[in-house]
Amino acid sequence: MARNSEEAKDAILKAFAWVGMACDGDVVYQSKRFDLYKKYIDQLLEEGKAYKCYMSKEELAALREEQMAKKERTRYDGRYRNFTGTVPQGVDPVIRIKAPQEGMITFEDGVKGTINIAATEVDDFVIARADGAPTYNFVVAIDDALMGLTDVIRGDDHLYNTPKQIVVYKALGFNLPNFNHVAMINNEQGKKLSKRDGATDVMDYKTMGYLPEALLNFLVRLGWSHGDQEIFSIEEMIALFEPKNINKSSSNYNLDKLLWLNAHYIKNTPNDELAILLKGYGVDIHGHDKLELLLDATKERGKTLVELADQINLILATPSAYDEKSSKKAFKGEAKTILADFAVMLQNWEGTLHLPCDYHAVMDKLVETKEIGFGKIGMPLRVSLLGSMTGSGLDEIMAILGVDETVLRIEKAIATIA
RNA sequence: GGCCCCAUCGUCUAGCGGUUAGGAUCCAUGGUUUUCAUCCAUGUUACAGGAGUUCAAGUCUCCUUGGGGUCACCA
Repeated sequence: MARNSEEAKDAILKAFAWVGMACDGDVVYQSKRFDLYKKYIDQLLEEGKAYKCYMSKEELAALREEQMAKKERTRYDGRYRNFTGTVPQGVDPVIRIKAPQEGMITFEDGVKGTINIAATEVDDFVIARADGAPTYNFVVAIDDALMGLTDVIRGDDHLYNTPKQIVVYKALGFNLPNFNHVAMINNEQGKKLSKRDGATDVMDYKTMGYLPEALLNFLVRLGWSHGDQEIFSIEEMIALFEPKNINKSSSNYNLDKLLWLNAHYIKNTPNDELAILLKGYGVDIHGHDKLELLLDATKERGKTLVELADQINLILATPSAYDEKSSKKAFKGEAKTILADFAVMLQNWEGTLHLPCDYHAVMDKLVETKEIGFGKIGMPLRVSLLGSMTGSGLDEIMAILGVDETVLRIEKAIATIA
């Protein structure tokens, strides 16, 4: 943990900042509070609530094996709990806490309801290692209590740590916080999420082109709902979210829905904000005079910022090649002459062409005078401008490019037609 | 294996004893569009199984089955 701890801290804080979570107070390092934990350990020792255990690791392993052979639950047998004999030489003792030996450890979980765990399920667990370093369940309880934590919300996998931590809270006389254990999120196959499932770091979602609002909205609806509402602003989440109506069962990660939400949030993000975000994806259109037009023409088409960036680049860059299938279909028959005529018309009308509708009027005129279908000009023009048969509206693209670039692309395309 | 938790469309979910079991996503079809996408409309698909309790059970109880979690001198 000492290794790269600064780096790790920064990464966590950065992720918090990205999703818009604020944190107060300074970062507290457990490794720098050993004296404090030591004080509590000594206190428990003195009060007889904890004791030294001289069992060696080998002995412990042997005990465990024996229990496993008998198909019993593996647990420490408490042999040093009330030890009065002479202590073994050459063994640095660990400190174990005295957990209740009978009855139930009961707590009210905010999402799961009442949880009853037999005291026999919790053994006298180690609170300080042989080298004196305190253990997780011990320090967590102390930190939480000292920081005045009122609500613990954590993953399901910590449910079994709770009775242990309660033992610590009680031994030290601290007030119990509210515990809430949220079920796990599984991958799309319903299995435990692992590194192979893609993102392991919150910031991976940023690099994949997701908006933090979309991620948050996606996550909040996993295991939680508010009637039929699907879209939640951060303010709404804060106002409406209650741990008690989180589902008890685990849910599956669903990429389609995340993508759908992300597309929704992209469509609803103002263009100037999108332009700033896009800088992180290799597209700098900040000073572009057709910025609004460019984003209006593309934002409906990109499910992620990465896709949106691709869409923009597709329009901005002169196609270096034409999709084979598309060109075969589009560049046939009279396509060549139609394109040439269209280019001439554009040049003739150049001074009057500004808005998408102006360009549309030229297309209308061409279709009318040549008595052809819209597709006759639409298809070849599209392939000329974008290199493929799909993409944004032609009139918008031309308005963004301007007459010169449009004509250039048309001429380039004509040159490839046999 | 012991202990704990869970179980409604493929997926996310609504439902809190009486509903034609609702919404979203996905998929399919149709419409809009010069293309794709968007958008709109329509459609397919679910109460894991079995016993009870009750006039009435997706909803309550029990069992079975199936999932998940956890059993460290890790965090």
